[in-house]
Amino acid sequence: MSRSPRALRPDGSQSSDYFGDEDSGFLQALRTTVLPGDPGYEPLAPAPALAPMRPSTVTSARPTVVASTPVTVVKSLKRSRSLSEPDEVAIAPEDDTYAPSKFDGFGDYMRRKRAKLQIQNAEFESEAPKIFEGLAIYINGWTQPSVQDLRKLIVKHGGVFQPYLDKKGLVTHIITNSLTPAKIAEFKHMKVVRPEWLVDSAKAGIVLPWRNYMYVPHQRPEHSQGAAIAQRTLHNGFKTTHPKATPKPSTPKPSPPEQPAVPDVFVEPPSSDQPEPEPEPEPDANRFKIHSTDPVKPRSVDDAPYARWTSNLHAQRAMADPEWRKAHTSASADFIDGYYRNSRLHHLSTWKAELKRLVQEAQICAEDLGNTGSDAHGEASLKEGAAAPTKVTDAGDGAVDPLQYSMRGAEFVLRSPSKSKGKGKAREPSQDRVIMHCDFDSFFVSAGLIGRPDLRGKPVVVCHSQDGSSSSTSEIASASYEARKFGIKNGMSLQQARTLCPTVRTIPYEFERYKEFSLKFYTILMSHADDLQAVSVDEALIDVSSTVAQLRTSALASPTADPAKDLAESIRSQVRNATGCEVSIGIAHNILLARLATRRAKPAGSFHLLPDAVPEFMVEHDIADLHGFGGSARKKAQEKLGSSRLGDLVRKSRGVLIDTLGRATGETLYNAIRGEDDRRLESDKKRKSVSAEINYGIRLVDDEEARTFIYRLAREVARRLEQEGVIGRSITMKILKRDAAAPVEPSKFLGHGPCDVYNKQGPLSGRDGRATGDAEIIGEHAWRLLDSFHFDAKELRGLGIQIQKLQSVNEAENAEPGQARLNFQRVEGARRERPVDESTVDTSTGPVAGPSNAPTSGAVVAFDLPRFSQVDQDVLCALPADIREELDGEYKRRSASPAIPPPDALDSRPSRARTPVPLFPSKPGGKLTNFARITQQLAPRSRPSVSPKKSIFAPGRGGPGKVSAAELEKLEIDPVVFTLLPPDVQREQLLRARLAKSGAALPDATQGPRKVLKPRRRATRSPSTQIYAPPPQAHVLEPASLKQQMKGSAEKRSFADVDEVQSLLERWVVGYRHWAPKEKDVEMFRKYLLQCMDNAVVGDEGLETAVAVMKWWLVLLRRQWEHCEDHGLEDEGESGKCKAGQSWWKVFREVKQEMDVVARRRFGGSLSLL
DNA sequence: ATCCTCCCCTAC
DNA sequence: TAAGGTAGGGGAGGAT
Ligand SMILES: Nc1ccn([C@H]2C[C@H](O)[C@@H](COP(=O)(O)OP(=O)(O)OP(=O)(O)O)O2)c(=O)n1
Ligand SMILES: [Mg+2]
Repeated sequence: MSRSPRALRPDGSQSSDYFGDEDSGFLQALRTTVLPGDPGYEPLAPAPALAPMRPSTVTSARPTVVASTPVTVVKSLKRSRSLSEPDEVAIAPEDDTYAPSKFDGFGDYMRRKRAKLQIQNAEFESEAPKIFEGLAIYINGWTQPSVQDLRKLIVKHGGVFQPYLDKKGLVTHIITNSLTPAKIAEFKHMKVVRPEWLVDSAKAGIVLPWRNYMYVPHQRPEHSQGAAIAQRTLHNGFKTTHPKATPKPSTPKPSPPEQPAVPDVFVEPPSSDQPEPEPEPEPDANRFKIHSTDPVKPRSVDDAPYARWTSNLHAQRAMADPEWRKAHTSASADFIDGYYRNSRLHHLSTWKAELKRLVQEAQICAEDLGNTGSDAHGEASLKEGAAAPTKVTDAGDGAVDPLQYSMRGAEFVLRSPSKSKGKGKAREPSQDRVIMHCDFDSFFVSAGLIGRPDLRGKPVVVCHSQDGSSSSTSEIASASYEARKFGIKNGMSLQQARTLCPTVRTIPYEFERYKEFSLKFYTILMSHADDLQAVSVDEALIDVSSTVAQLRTSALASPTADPAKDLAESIRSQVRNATGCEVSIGIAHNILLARLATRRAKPAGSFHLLPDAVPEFMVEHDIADLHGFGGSARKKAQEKLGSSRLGDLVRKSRGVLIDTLGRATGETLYNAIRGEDDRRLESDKKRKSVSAEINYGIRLVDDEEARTFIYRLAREVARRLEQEGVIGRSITMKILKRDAAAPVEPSKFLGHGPCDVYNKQGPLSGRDGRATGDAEIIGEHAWRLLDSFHFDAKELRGLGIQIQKLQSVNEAENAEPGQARLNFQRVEGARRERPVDESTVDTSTGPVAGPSNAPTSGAVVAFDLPRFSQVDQDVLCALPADIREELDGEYKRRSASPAIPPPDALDSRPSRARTPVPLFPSKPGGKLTNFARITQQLAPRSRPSVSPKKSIFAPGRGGPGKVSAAELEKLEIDPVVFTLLPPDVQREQLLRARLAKSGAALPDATQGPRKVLKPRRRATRSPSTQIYAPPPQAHVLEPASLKQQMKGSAEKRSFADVDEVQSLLERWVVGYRHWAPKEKDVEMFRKYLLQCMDNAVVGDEGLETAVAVMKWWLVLLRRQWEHCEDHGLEDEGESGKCKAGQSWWKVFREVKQEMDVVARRRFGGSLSLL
C-alpha cells in the first residue's frame, strides 16, 4: 500500500524534504484520536457531552436552521471497531440502524419549523424600513459616526455594507468624511457621499437625494448645492481633502504628507473597548440585491482589497536598507523556502492536491479489493505509511520543518468500491442522490482555538501578525463568527479588521494541526461515503446515497424522519469528537444545492434542502452565491440583464443567459436557477499542470538576481514535478510587472501592487528533445522566457513557472525521443499534429490528431509547411538568409491556398525578435529538402508565444515608415491597434502581413522615407522589450460604428506619429460620441500613455507625445461636450442627454490623474495641458 | 462542428 | 513587518 510513487529527493536540502513521505506526528495523532467505531466512541450521544469545545454561542447561533440542534439527534448507530483493526469491520447494513428520531415525529418537526419561521418573520417585521435596499455601500476612512455605527445603520435598513471595493460587490455609494488626493481621483466617477446622508435618510425613513450630501473636496468650499435639503451639512471642518488634514478626533495615526500611511482605511477607533457585536445578523446573502446603476468598476482588476495608489511606509523604510532587502526578500537564498513555509494559500493548494491523491488512491484500492458482499460496507480508515509512528501526538507547534505539514504517508481506505465509475459521462441525473457538503466552521480559527479556549466566543482571527499594531497589512485567513458580526471577513487585512473591531484578537497559524484535523475529517467522511470529492483542506463533498437509502429502509423510526439529516448530525458529532471543531453540513440531491444548503446550515448545523423548497430557496439568492460564479458573472448579469438576483434571472431565457455568460456558463446558470445540477462528484481527474509562483516579496535589483531567483524557482518546480512523478513538454513563464502608475512600494507590505501580467510559453525539452523535469533545464527555459521581455528587474513583482503537457515519468521511459526532432514527415503527418508524441502525451485526449486529420490541401507538395502564423519568427530570423528567402518565396507561392496567413499572423511576433526582420533576402535558390527540416523547427511547438494580459504599448519610436490606412485595411490590420504598437513591432507586422498577402506588390516599406518620429531614447532600454497586444485586441475597438468610421475616412496617412495617434483618437471619440467609451479601449490608451511617460526622460518625446495626445483629447472632448466638462461627480443630474459625454470626461480625468501621479514621481510636477 | 491557444475567472 | 498559491473550467476567436 504504500505510498506515493515518487521517492524523496536525494538532495537532502531542507526544501527538498518539503513533502516528506512520513509524518509520524500526524499518524500518532490519528492513532490517539477517537474515531467513529472506536470503543469509547458514542456518535449519537447528546452534544453537550461530546462537544467540550463547543462554544455555547455557536450552539445557539442560527435560529433559522431547522432542527439543527444536536440534542434532537437520537440515533442508535452501533458499530464498533478500532482503527488498529481496520480490516475487520465491515458492518452489515442491517446493523446500521439510525433510530428515527430525534424529532418526535412529524408533528413536532413541523411545529418547530413553524416556530422558527415565525421568529424569522417577527424579526423581519420589527426591523426598520428597508430604505437602503439595493444599495451597496463602501465606507472610506475615518467617519463620523464610526464605521461600525454606519454599518449597523446600513444593514438595519436593508442595505449592503461593502468591506472593500472589490469585484464581488458592486458598490453603489462611497461614504467618507475625507479623501486623499489619490482617492479623490480613484473615486471620481462614483457617488461619494458624506455620512450624514445615511443618518438623515434613516431618520427621515426614506433615501434622501445623495447629491445633497455629496462629498466635496475642500478646494471647492463646502457643498455644491447641498444645504438646500440637508439639515445639517455638518462640515466639522475636518472633511478636508488633504490626507494629513484628517480628522481631528483621535485619528490613530497622523498620515504623512503626500502619501497616506495607511493603505486601507482610516477609521476612528470605537469608543467602546468591549466588543460590541451588532445585534443584527450578518446581511443575509439571500437578500443581497443591488440595483446599482453606477457600479464601481475597479479599473485594474488587480489589487482589489488594497489601496491601489498608495505606498506602505514600513516597506519604504525597510527597503531603504539594501541589506534588509537582501535578507528579507526574493534576493535571499532561503526566501522561497521561508515563503512557502508560511504561505497559507500555498498550503491550501498543496493540501488539496494531496487529498485528491489520497482519495483517488483509496478508491482504486477499494475497487481492487473488489470487496464484495458483506465486506462492502467496511469502514474507512486511515493507515500509516511506511513510517514508524514514534512521535507523539501534536508534535506540532515547535519549530518544525515544512514537510511536516504534508499529508504524505496517509492513506485512506474507502468504505466501499465507489460506484461503477469509469465510463459514463459525468452525468447522473438521479433525483435520489444524497449529496452532502461538509465544511468546518472558521476552520483555522476553530483549530487554533483548541489551544486557546480562553478566546472562545470572542472575535478572533488567524493571521501572521500577532502584535497589536493597528496598521498591519497582514491578511486574515479565517475569522471567527464573533468577528464576522463586526463585518470582518476572510482575506481582509488586519488593519481593516481592526477598524471594524479594535478588540479583535489574533492567533497564529498552526498548519500542522490543520492537516491533522483534515485527515481525521476525511477519514470520517470516507467511512460514510459512496464517493468523495475533496474540495479543500476543510471541505468535501460526499455522496451518501446508499448509506441513506439503507438507513431509510432499516429505520425503525417514523416515516417522516430524515435519515439524511440524521446521518449528517452523526458525522458532525464524529468530527466534533475527533477534533473538537464544528463542521456544518448542507444536504441536497445535487452538488449545487448541497453547497447552498451549507450556507444555511452554518454555523454549527446541518440543513437538508428538500426539492419542494428549492424554488423558494433559490430566488432570494444572488448569482454570486452560486459556486463557480463570482464578481465577474455578477457584474455581467447586472449590466446586461439588469439584475443579479436569481429571482429576476429566472425569467430570462436560456438563450439570453447564454448570450450573456457564454454557452456552458449560461446553460449551467439556467439550470442552477432551477436547482438543477447533474454533475457527479469528481475524484479521479488527472493533473494537467504543475507550477510554482511567487507574487510576494519580489524585489530584485538586477538581472543577476532575477536569474538566480528563477533558477531557484525552477528547482522548486522540478521538485514538485518529481513528487508528482511527471515531466513536461511545455513551459509558461508568468510575470507581474509593476504598473507604470503604481508606487514602487504598494500599500500591502512587500505585496505586488497593481501590475501588468505577462505570460509567455514555449516548448520545454531536455537535450534529448524529450519532456523533462530537470531543474537546470527548466531554469534555462524559464530564464530565457523572462529575459526575452527585457524588463528591468526592479520592476518585477511576481514570477511563476508552470509546466504543462505532462507525461508520467514511467510512460516517458519508452517514449520516443521525438520532440524537437525534425522528422521528415509526409504532408499528412506534418500538419497539425504536433509531433506524433504530442498526442501521445495527452492520453486523456484520446487519439485525436491522427495523420488522417490532415486533408492535405495542397496536392503536389512533398512537404507541408506550417501555417505561416504558426511559424516561429525567432527561428525564421535566425535562419541563414538564403534559406529564409527560400521560405519566403515558398509562402508567397502558396499564398493563394487556404494556408494564407490571416491577419492574425501579426500576432506571432516573437518578443525577442529584436532583430528586424529583413525584408526579402535577396537570394533565390535553396532546395526543398531543407523545408521539411526547417519547417519542423518553425512549427508552433518551438515558438514561444507572448501574451500580455493587459495591454502593453510602447511609446512610438521609430516608425515603420508611412503606411496608408487603406493598405492596412487591405492587409486586414486594424489601424487602431496598429497605431498603438511599438514601431518596431509595427514594422515587423507590416512586413509579415505584406509577405503573407500573397504575391501582392510589396512596397518595400523600409525603403521608404523612414519617418522616425520618436527618437528612441538612449539604448538603455530597447523598445522591443515591449510586447504588443495579441490579435484579439485587434477587435477591442470593435464597434461597427468605429470601424466604419475608419473605413469611410480611410485617408492615406501614416500612423506612425503623434498626428496619427491624435487622428486615431479623434476617430475614436467622434465615432463613439454616442456611447461611453469602452473600458478596454480606455485601458489601452491609458497604458499607451503611461508607457510614454514611464519610459520617458524629461524633454523626451515620450513625454511630449503623451502631453500632445492628452491635449488633443481635451480639445476633442471640449468640442463635443464642453457643457458637461465640470459635471464629473454628478451623475444622472441633468442627465440623459449627456451621459456619454460625462463618461468621456470621467475617463479623461481619471487618466489625467494617473498621468499626473507618474509625472510627479518621475519629474516632480504634473502635466500641463495648457 | 470541434479543435487549440491564450487568457480570465473562481475557489479554498 | 508578512509570507497575494495554484489548478482547472471555460470563453473568445482563430484553425482545422
Ligand atoms: N481568503 C481565504 C479563505 C480561506 N482561507 C483558509 C482559512 C479558512 O479557515 C480555510 C477554509 O476556508 P472557508 O472558506 O471554509 O472559511 P472558514 O472555514 O474560515 O469559515 P466558514 O467555512 O465557516 O465560512 O481556508 C484563507 O486562508 N484565505
Ligand atoms: Mg470552512
